[in-house]
Amino acid sequence: MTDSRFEQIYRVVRCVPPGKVATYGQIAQLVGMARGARTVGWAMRAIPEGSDVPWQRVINSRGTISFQPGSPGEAVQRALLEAEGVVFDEQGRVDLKVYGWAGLDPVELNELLNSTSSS
DNA sequence: CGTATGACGAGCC
DNA sequence: AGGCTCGCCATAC
Repeated sequence: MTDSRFEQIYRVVRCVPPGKVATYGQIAQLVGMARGARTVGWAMRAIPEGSDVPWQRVINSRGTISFQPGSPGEAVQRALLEAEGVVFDEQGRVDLKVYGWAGLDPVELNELLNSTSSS
């Protein structure tokens, strides 16, 4: 039993490997909230600076950064992803077919969500 | 306990 | 094809 959905979300996001990106909806589905994409976004926003959660690797289903245009967060997220090898096109979009995270195996996912006290 | 908000998503106009 | 609205889930006030 976990404390909150946030913890579950953070755990899954931590499993996203560098150079790969996941969508809010995908994370939501992995934690058991198929329609909780917004909740995932809420969780990302609640992440404190210095957290080990790679929030940068979470983007929307369009393959674009959800931050408001001109917002510092947008540039930061993009820079972090590009530093990992993720390429943005002229429209500022990421090719999810190439950089999209495949997700976790059912077994690994189960283990992940079962870890009540994972550091 | 009820209302409002939000780094989303899919559908409709 | 592009833009707008409604729906969903959880947190905050």
